[in-house]
Formats: sequence, C-alpha cells, structure tokens
Amino acid sequence: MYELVALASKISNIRQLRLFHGHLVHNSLHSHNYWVSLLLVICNRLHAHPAYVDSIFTSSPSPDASVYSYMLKYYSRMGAHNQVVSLFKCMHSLDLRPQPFVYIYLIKSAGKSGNLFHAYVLKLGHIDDRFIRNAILDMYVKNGQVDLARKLFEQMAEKTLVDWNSMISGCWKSGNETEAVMLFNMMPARNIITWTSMVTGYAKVGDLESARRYFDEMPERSVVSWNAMQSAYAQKECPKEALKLFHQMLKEGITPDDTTWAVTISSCSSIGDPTLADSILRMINQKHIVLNSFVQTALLDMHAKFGNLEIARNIFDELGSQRNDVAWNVMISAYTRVGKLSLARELFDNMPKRDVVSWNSMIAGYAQNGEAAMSIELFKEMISCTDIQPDEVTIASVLSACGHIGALKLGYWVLDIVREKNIKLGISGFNSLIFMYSKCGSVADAHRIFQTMETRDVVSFNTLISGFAANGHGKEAIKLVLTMEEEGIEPDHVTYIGVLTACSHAGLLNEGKNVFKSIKAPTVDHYACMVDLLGRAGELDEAKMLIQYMPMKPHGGVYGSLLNASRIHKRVGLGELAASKLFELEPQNPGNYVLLSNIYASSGRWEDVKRVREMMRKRGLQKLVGMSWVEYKGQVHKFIVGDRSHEQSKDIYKLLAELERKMKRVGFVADKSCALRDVEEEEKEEMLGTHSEKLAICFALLISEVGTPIRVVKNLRICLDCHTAIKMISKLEGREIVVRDNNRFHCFSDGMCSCHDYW
DNA sequence: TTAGGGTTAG
Repeated sequence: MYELVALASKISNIRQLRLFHGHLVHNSLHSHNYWVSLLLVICNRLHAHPAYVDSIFTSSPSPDASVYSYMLKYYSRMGAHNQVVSLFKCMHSLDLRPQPFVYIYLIKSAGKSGNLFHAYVLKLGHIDDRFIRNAILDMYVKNGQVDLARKLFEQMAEKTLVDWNSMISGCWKSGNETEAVMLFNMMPARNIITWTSMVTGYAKVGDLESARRYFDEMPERSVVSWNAMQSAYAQKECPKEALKLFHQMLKEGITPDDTTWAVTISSCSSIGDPTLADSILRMINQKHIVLNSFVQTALLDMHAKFGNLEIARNIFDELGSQRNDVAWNVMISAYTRVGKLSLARELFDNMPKRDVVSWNSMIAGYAQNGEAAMSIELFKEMISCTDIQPDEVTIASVLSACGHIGALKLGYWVLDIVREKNIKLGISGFNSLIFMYSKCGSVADAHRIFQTMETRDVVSFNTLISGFAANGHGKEAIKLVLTMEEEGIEPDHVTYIGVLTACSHAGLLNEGKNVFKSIKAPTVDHYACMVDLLGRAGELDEAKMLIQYMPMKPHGGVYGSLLNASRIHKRVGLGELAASKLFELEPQNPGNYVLLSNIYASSGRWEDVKRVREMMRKRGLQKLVGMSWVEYKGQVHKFIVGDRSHEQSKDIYKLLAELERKMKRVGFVADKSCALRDVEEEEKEEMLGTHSEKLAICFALLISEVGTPIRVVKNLRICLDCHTAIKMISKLEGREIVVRDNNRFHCFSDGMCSCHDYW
C-alpha cells in the first residue's frame, strides 16, 4: 500500500496518470473508493482535464467521504463554485463527515456567503486548525470585510506568517496604507510574499516610487515580484519602464512566465512600436514558448492596435474553446476602433457571456463613431438587464453621446441613474459631464461641475475651454489657461486649439494673436485656427500672408478656414484660390464645392454655380446629407433630408407644406431658390422643401405645447435658407426655437435670431 | 491545505 502511495507521488504527467489508472483497474488491489481517492489526489496536483476527473468520480458506485472531499477540492480549484457547494450539501445529506481541508475550499468557494461558515467551523471545533482559520481570515479580506478580518486577526493567539500576509493584503485592499506599513514593521518575520504585497499595494495607490523602493530593498525576488513591479509600471502608463525592467530581469537570469509575457506584450502595444514588438515575438519563437490564452489575448490586442486586424482575427478564431470574455471584448474594440461597427455588433450579439466591459466597448464604439443615438439605445438595453451594472466608464461614454446630439434631458436621465445606482464618478466621468453640459449649451453647469472637482486633469481644462469657445465666452477661455498654469497643469496642443477657437468665435483678434505668440511649437492645426480668427475678423490678407509664411505644409483645415472667411466677407477671388488648393488636397470632400458654389451664388454668378455643380457630378460626389435630432420624452428622433421613415411623417410633411404656403404668402423666398433657378425641377424640390432642420422643427411644432420653446439639436451647419425659414417659422408660429448648429446655439424668436455671426 | 503577479472598455 505504501508502495502505491510512493508510486502515485512520482506521477508527473497525464500519460503516466492514465497508465497508473489502468494498473489500478486491472489489478483491483484495494477497495474501489481507496484508489479513486488516490487518483483524485493526483488529478488535483496535475490540474487534470475536468471530463477525465468527472469520469473517475462517476466510476465510483458509492463514493465515501474521502472521494467526495477530493472531488470538492478539485471543483474548488477549477473555480466551479456552485459544484463545490452542491457537493458539500450532498455529503451533508448522506451523513458523510468531510475531511477538515474541505472547509478551506468550501469557504473559498462560498464567496459573499462565506461568513455563514465561520460559525459553522467554530461549532465543529475546526477553528484551531491554522489553515482553516486562515481561510476564514482570507475570505473576509477578499470580501472586503477588513474590519471582521482584523477582529479575527487580533483574537488569534498564534499568528502564522500567512495570516500576517493575508492581513497586509487586506489593508491594501481597503486602501489603508498606514496600517499595512505598521503591520509590515511589526511582523516577526517576512517572506517574498510579504514584500511583494507591499510592492503591489503601493502600485495600487499609484505610488510608484515607494513600490520601487520596496522592490529594490527586497532580500530576494521571485518571478512574481518582478511581475508585480513590471505591471505596476505598465498600469501607470510607464510602458517604457516596464520594458526596461523586463530586460533587466532577463539579465539577472529570471525565467519569464506567462504573466511576464502578457505584461511585456501589452507594454509594447502601449508604446505603439511594432519593431519593439517584433523583437519580443522573435524571443518567444526562439525559446519555443507555448503561450496560454491570457498571453494570446494580449497578443491579439497588440495586433489589433497596430492595425493588423486579420492577424488579430486569426488569433481570435484559433483560440476556439480557450476564448475567454476578454478575448471577445478585445476583438469587439478592435473592430470599433476602425469603425467596423456591424462586425463588432455581430460579435457582441453572439458572445456567450457579456460583462460590463463588453457593454462599455460597444456603447463607446457607437459613441465614438458618430452613432450617438445607437449608443444611448444600447445603454437603455443595458440597464434593463438585471445581471449587469453600469460603471463610470459606461456613464462617461453615454454622457458624451448625449453631448454629441445635444440631448440635455437624456443627460439628466443618465445622471438620475448615476444617483440611483450610486455610481462613483472620477475625473473621466466628470470630464464627460462637463462635455455634455457645454455641448448642450449649459456652460454655467459645465463650469459649476468643473469647480466642484477635487482634482482636474488637462482634459478637464480642455473640455471646458472648448465649451467656452463653442458658446462664445472667449475671455473666460483665456482666463482658464492662466488658472491652468497656476495649478501647474501644462497646456497641450488641444488647449490652444480651444483658446484660439474661443477668440475666433468671440471676435477677440488681439487676444488671439497674443495666445498664438505664446505657443512654443505651434502645429498646423494652430495655424488653421489662426487663419480662421484673422479671416472671420475680416483680416483676409493677413490670413493669406500667414499661410504663405507658415513653416509647414498647410492642410485642408487651413484652406478651409480661408474659404469660409471668403464666403463670410464675399471675397470671390480669394475663395477661388482657397478652393483650388482644397480641390487638390481633398478632392473627395463635397463640402468645399458647396462652399464655393455658395460664394458664387451670393454674388449672382449663376454660370459658375452651375460649373461647380457639374464638377461635383463628374467626380461622383454627393452633397452632404444633413441630419437633425429632436429630443422628446427621452427619445431621440432623427431626420434626414427627404426622409419619410418617421411614423408621424405624413403629419410632418403636411405641416411643412402649410408653413411654406404661409411663408410664400408673406413674401418669403428661400435664398437658395434663386441660386437654383437653372437647376432641374426635381433637384430643386429635393434641395428646398425637405431640409432636415425643417422636418425636425415641424415635428417639434407638432409635439410641443403652445407657449413652450422648441429645442432642436443638430451637428451640421444650418444652411442659409433654413436659417431664414426658421426665422419665419418663429414669427408665424409665435414660438421660441433653439437650434444647435455645429457648436453654437441660435435662438429664434419673433423673426429674429440672436446669434448672427455666421451669417 | 495558506499568501503574491497577468489580458479588455473611457
């Protein structure tokens, strides 16, 4: 019998295990349950395949306590927590007395309900077992009940090193640095695990310097200690340091494990240098390392980030049954990153199990690819699921989606959910809130949120500055840059784009010039803003000079600003110059052709209007399709030119026709109808009566009560004749209409518009 | 039998 045990302890792989199994069955030397237990012990050690282990277990006709106990241990190690609990209940009902170690695994698997077993263990007298006691202590720590853990810890007469270690990791888990350090200093002895816990603890609170100090002072280090320090760097956005540490550990003769490879690969993808990644991949190939699914997933993500979508998809497909949630999520975000929303959605719909990250990836994917309404719809679906809770990331995406379509009421509804579900918002959540408010025209609220923030980053400042810019508060934007410098936050190139835009919209020419001078290394975008500022202010010749002398090649944005300024100030010649450059730089952008055509139209050059339209047709360009949104009872209604898919379409078009008749009667003729006198009759029909803004406004008129202001939101610029039409509608209907155009809000009432500077 | 480390979304 002892020979058998000795033999069993030597088994080191599954093949030997199967041979041994055959030997036992063939010779049937001992009782059935005895050798089943023996096999299960080996299965636990070798992490044998679940199907095989199950077959061993079921081969026993009447399993005894020992068989049950080892099977329970196996389930627990495999993470099959439900099986553990049901097996325990089964033993209980059969009146089988579990071996003591069963309680360790039972407590591990019980999760939040592990507390129940504390009393149970006390009653059975197992509390003196130091392993079981530690399992309880550790359970409290893992459940975040550090107070209960501390109470138990203090009661212990004899504390093992493991208990101290559990307690220290509990302190870090609850963010109690002081207590962790105190325990560390009080400990009678420390081991690698103690030191490593300190490294990860400091990393978790973001104190990389202290983490490194403990790492450097460690008397000895395991591969885990190196991994802890390396991942600390990787997670705190210091991927270069992480790679440095990787090379250092190779030099010191440490053999990297799966974790090391995963962190190293993810650091390569953060740095974004494919050649660096290649050298790591060569190393893996040379060493003939078999990568586990974690590392494969990291690799998949890296290829996706480098734009190698096909390689990424191959890895995903080859992972097969080893594919975990993360692999699905990585593949989804790989697709959303490049705008392939339908492919992403297909994966999302087919996922076996969706977690918060899956939902967040898909919601953010829609929000970032101009599908704000879809993003919000998916969020609604998400909160109707009972098994999933939105977090800060979800909220940040959804708030930004609300901002993009100017849906303020939806934004309020999202905030209600934040309160209801007690979701804690951090910097990025507040940044999205600032974005949402300023995009919806509530700059005062945006400012208020900004001021209540405890810590702000450069994005917080940039978002509010752009908010000020969009709403015409130039001076506040400039002031904010000064505050920024006072708080020690370095303005970046986005900051200056915001400030220059603010100056431009508020007509602050000299202030803008000073800002421009203060930029250390202006980019081509800053030059484009400056051309816009000079151009809008009427200094078109200076703008032209600036382009001539700028140190880099101008891009479309630079000439676009010049073209727009030429339109505002009716400088046909300059407009032609800008347009000719734009037709070279971005021949496929229909907006430039439309702008030029409008410039010709406003000076009555109909032949040229026709010529530009002909040019567009030859190059196969469609004019821009405008879209408008109306927010009504938490639903966003979208309108596209000529669209008849809305359920109230019939009424909307009826109202539209009525309004146009009324307008004609009071002498209103859309400006564009002049420009289109030589255009085909049906095209005129298409371009005139059915602009998305008009549809949206008619819908708003249909649903809103008399006397309430109508709110229409839209992302594209309102065209000239629509602007006039809305003025007329506001006069005829005696209603206030608020329309958002690109970034600004236009308030129409009694035939007047309070925001004229574009026209 | 216990303790430490890994991949994803903004």
